[in-house]
Amino acid sequence: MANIATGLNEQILETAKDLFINKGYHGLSMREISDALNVSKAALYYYFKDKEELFLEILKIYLEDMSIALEKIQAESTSSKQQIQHFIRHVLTQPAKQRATIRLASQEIIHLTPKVRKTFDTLYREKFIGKVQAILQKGIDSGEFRKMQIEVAVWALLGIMFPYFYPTHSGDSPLPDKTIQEVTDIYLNGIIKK
Amino acid sequence: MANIATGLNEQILETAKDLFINKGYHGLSMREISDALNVSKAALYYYFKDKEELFLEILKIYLEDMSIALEKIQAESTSSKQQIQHFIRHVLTQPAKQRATIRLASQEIIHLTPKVRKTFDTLYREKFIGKVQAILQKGIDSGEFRKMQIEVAVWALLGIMFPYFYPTHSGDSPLPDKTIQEVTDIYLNGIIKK
DNA sequence: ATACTTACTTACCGTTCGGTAAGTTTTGAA
DNA sequence: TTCAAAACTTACCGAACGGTAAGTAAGTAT
Repeated sequence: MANIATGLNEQILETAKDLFINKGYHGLSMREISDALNVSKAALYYYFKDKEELFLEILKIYLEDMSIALEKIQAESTSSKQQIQHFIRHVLTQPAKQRATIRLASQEIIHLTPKVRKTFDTLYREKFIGKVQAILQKGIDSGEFRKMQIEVAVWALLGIMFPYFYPTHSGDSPLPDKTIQEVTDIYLNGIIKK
Repeated sequence: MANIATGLNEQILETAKDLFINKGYHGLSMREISDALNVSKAALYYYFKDKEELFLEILKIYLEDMSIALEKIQAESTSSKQQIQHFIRHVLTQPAKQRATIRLASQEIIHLTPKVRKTFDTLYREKFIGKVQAILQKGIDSGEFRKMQIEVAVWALLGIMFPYFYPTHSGDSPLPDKTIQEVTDIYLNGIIKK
């Protein structure tokens, strides 16, 4: 249960996130959200301009968290290899709901209007992809990693974790440590210089 | 343009696939499909029981194609490494629309009723995932690949290709050969025994 | 006590949804 | 030439959609 003392706007964000993850953008109605919270539908429109803004806000919060985590990883770890290890571990040890948010963003963003999509794309690159790319680029420049097309390396890293953003591979339970280790091994062996 | 002589039911499947890819399951209405084909909405229901059945049929056709391709790869290539190479090349050289169908299946199947979802899951495993797993298992057993959790290896392979199932990474143009090569290198270096 | 703001609810809007019943045209076999 | 089956169209259904205008109860500042 969420903290009962939080404001309604935060409850909306949290509940809507759960429901969007399970039903998708078009599959979830504003009515369903308000019903789940036992408030009127119009109450949602008091806090959020429309459905799109509510959805975008959920993604923004996620990206902000990720951005902070990535900065911490960059600051704390010394080698690029270590930074990648910590990044994979950070993402895959998140609760299933958090992991699912990345998937939600990736797959539902195309259903929004171009303007909102553009807003998201900018943030996505700034707060997430750009930082991952920076870590990898440094590793390539320093000779820790093979010379590669940086974009391929970035997307391979994101992609290799992607299956674990689906509930199929985890339910609600955390991923086994062995699985996280194996994913890390495959990726690092794939990019490290021999 | 598709062959103008094909029957309406095949035109429906082809057009609906395009539209489902761009708008998602709930984001696409039956009306939009019939409008795109210049037929009445009821015509769709002459060929398909309901929206779900139409959607499922699209996925079934894709899985059948993939199944045949996988069998051919298994039959023609000798080493497991070669089979993986051919598999990655086969998938990533498909037209963008075909690649997008895997993504469509993965992300929209959860929006269908449990019964239809179960039907799909069974086929997905039988025609696709199971065969990929068999290739990898053989490579592990023969000592070509490292000892790994087979499930992790399977999903890493699918995952590493997943970014290229989004239009962002390709538009409608084919993927550069260099990219395909790089993806293959990363994955194979990740799993091959040293 | 009064005036104003915040935080909602009730009741409704026009539109679109998936789906169907009934009618109409086209086709092809006898 | 007949006639039934196949291949549709027209017209509609109830339900659900995103969104809003108007009202209201509870605080808060003066």
